[in-house]
Amino acid sequence: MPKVSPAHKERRREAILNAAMEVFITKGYQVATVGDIAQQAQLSVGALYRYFPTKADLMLALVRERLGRAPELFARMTRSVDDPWERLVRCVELFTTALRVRHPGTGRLLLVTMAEAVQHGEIRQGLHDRFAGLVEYVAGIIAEGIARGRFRQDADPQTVAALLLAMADGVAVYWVTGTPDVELNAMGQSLVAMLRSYLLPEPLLKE
Amino acid sequence: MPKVSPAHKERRREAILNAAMEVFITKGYQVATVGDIAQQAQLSVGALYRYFPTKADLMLALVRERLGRAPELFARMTRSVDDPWERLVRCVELFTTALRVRHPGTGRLLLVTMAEAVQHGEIRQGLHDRFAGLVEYVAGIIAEGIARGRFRQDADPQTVAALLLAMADGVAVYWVTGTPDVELNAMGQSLVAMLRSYLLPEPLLKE
Amino acid sequence: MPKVSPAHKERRREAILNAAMEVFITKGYQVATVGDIAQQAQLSVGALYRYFPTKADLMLALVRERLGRAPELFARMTRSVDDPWERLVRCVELFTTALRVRHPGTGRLLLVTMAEAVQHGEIRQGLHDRFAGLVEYVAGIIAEGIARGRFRQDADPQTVAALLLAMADGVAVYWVTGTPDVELNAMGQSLVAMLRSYLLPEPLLKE
Amino acid sequence: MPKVSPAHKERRREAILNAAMEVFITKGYQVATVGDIAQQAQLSVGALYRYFPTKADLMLALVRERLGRAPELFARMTRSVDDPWERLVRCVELFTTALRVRHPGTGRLLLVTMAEAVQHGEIRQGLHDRFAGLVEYVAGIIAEGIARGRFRQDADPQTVAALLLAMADGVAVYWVTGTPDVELNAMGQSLVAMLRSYLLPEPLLKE
DNA sequence: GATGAATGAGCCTTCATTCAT
DNA sequence: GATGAATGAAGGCTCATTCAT
Repeated sequence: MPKVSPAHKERRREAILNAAMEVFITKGYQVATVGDIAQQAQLSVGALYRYFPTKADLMLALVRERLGRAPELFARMTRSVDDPWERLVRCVELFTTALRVRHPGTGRLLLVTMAEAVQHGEIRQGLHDRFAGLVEYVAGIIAEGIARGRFRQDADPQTVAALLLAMADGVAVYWVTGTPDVELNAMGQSLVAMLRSYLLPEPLLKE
Repeated sequence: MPKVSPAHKERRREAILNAAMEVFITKGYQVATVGDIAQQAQLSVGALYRYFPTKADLMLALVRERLGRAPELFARMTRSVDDPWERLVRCVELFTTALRVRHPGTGRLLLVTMAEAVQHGEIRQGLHDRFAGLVEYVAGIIAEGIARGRFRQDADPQTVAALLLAMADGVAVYWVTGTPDVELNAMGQSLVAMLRSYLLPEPLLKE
Repeated sequence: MPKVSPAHKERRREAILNAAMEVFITKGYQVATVGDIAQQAQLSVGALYRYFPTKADLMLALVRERLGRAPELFARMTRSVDDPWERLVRCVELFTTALRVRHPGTGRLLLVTMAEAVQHGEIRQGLHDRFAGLVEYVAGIIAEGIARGRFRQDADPQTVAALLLAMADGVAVYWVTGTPDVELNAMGQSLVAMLRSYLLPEPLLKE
Repeated sequence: MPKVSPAHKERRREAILNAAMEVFITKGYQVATVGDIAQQAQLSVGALYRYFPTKADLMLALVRERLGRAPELFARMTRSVDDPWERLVRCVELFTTALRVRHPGTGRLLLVTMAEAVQHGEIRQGLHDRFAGLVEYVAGIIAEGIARGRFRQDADPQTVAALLLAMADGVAVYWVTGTPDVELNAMGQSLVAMLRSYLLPEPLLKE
C-alpha cells in the first residue's frame, strides 16, 4: 500500500516540472542547479531525485511533455476549421498567441533546449520529433489545399511547411531573447499576407 | 627588439578566437572549458588569459567580431547588384551558401550564443546589434524596391525584413541541431518563390 | 491476538540478519545501503528500523551472533572426540569444510568485519572475543595434550593456538578475496602434517 | 618547459601517497575522504587530483607500490643468505620486524585493501600479484632446500609457502586490528620451531 | 613573457534516518 | 504496526582564475 496516492505523486511531478521549466528558462540548463529547482518546487533535493533520477531527465521530460506535444495540440485546436487556408491562418494565430499569452515560457524552453541538443542526443531526438510532427501536420494542411485546388499546384508541402515552422521558431527564439523591434502581431499579419500571395492563385482571391 | 610584434599578437588573438569558436560550437559555452580552448589554440591557459581576461570575454568577442559583422559582410557581398529584387535573392543565396559551405560554424555559434543571451546582457546586446543591423540592411533593400516601384507598395520593410531574417536564423538553428528533412536548397528556392509572389506585382513578373 | 508473536519477530529478525550478511559480504559494510538490506529481506526500511535502530547495529549483531559463536560451535562439534590430537585435526577439518561448504559467507564476513574494526570499537571488541574464545579453546586442547604427555612438552599452548588460528583466518581471507592457487584441501593436509611433526614426539608416531 | 622539476613532482606524489596511506589505514578506504587526504598532504583537493585522477587510483597506487613490491624487497633482503633454512628463518624475522618496526602501517594497509578487493577488481589483482610473488619466492627457497637434500623430501613447496604466507598475513591482520594477546616475537619463534620440526629431517638436526 | 601547478568554491548525487499517513 | 516519501548533510570531482617560477 503506497503512502501517497498516485494522484498526489502526479501532482508533485508536475510541480517539479513546472519548477524545472521556470529555472531552466531563467538560467539555462547548465547554469541551473538541481538545488535551484528543488527550492523552486519547495522540495528537498533528495525528494526531487525520487521523481527524476538525473538533472538531464528533467530536461528530457520537459522536451517530451511540454514541447513534444505541440503537434497534437495544434491539431486539436484547429480541428474544427475545414478550409485549409483558414486552418493555416489559424495556426499562425495560434503560434503568436501562444507565444505571447498562453505559454510564454515555451519559446525560451525551445531555445534552451536547442542549445543543449547539440550535445545531448536524446534531447535532439525530442526536438526532431516535435519539428517533424509539426511539419507533418502543416504539410498535411497544405497538401489538402493543393488537392482541393485551393492552393497553388506547384507548391511543395513539406518544404513550405518546414519553412513556415522554421520561421515561427526563429521568431519565437528572437522574441524570447528579448530582441527589440520584433512586433509579433505585425509579423504574423505579414506572414499571412506572404502566404496568401504565394499559395492562393489570383482568381481564387475573388478580388 | 620586442619579443612579439603587434601583428603577431593580433594573429594569436585570432587563433584564440578560432579555437574558442571551434570549442564553443562543439561543446556549448558552459561545457567548454578554458583549458579546452587553450589546448585547441596550442597555448597555455596562462597565455590565453593575457588576451582575454575572462571566459565570458571570449564569447563576447566572438559575438561582436564574428556574428556582429554579418551586416557589413552582407552589404559588401551584395553591393555590386543594383536591382533590389536581385539583391534580395542574393541575400537568401548568401545565407544558404554560408550555412552549408563557407561558415558552417556560424549557425551553431548563433545558437550557442542565443542560449547564453538569456543570462548574459552583453551577449544579448551583441545579438541585438547583429539582428538590428541585418534587418536594417534588408529593410533598406525592400524600401528601395518599393520606392522604385518595383515592389508591392503596401509592404512594411521592417516587418518583412525581420520575418525574413527570423526565418533564416530559424532554418540555421534547425540545420545545425541536425534536424533531418531540412533541405537547405529547396527551402531557399521556396523562400524566393514566396517572396516573389508577395513582393513583385504580377505585371512586373511578365516583364 | 497480537499481530506478531515473539516467535514471528524472532524469525523476522533472523531474516534481516541473513539479508544483512548477504549484502554486507557482497558489497562491504560501507557500500551496502540499508535499502539494499531491506530489499533483500523483503521488508520496508521503516520495518527494518524497528528491529535494528542503526546500520551499525546490524553489523554488530552479525559479529556477535555469527562470528562470536564460533568458539562454542567448535566446542560442540568436537566434543565427542577424546584424543587431543584427533580433536585438533578435527578443528582444522571443520575450518576448511566450513569455509568451502557450510558457511561460505563467514570468511567474507570476517574480512569485512576486520576492515570495519579499524574504526569501530564495538566491532573490534566482538572480533577480539571471537579470537580469544577460539584461542582459548584450541589452547585448551593443546594444554591437555601436553598434560597427558601426548604432545611435545615445551610447546606454548597459547602461542601455538594463536598461530594456528591466525593461519586459518589468513587462509580464509585469501580464499574469499578470490586469490587463485589457494587449494584448501592441500593446505589443510600440509597444516596437519606440520602440526603433527611439531606436536607429536617421534616415539608416539610409531605407535 | 615545465614549471616544476620532475623531482619535485615525484616528491609531491610520494607525499600524497604517504598521506593517503596514513588516512586509509586510519579510517578505511570508504570512510576516508579525498579532502582528508589532501589536508594530510597539505594540499588542495584540486592539486591532489592532478596527481591521481580518482580516489580509487590512490588506493591502487598504494597496493602496487607499497604492497606489490614486497616480493622483490624480500628477495633483496635475504639474497646474502645461502642456506635455504637460514633464509626461511630470515624471512619470518623480516616479517615480524617489518610489522612492528619498519613499516607498521603495511599490515593495516593490507587489511583495508583486502576488504576493498572484494569489490574492486584491480585492487584484487594487485593483491594477487603480491601474494603470488611472495609464494613463488618462498616456494623457491623450499624447493631448493628439498633439492639440496636439506629439507623433508615429501613437502610440497607451493602449498607450504602459501600456508606460511597466509599465516603471516593472518597474524599481520590480527596484529593491526589490535587483537590483544598476540605477541609477535613468541609467534615468530613458535613458527620457526614448527617449520623446523616439519622441514628438517631428524638426522640433519645434528642432535 | 610564458607556463601550468595550485586553489577552493560549487555541483550532482547518495543515503541513513525520520515520520506522516 | 507498516510503509516509503522526505530530509539534508556530505562526498567525489571539476574548472575559472591566479601566480610562483
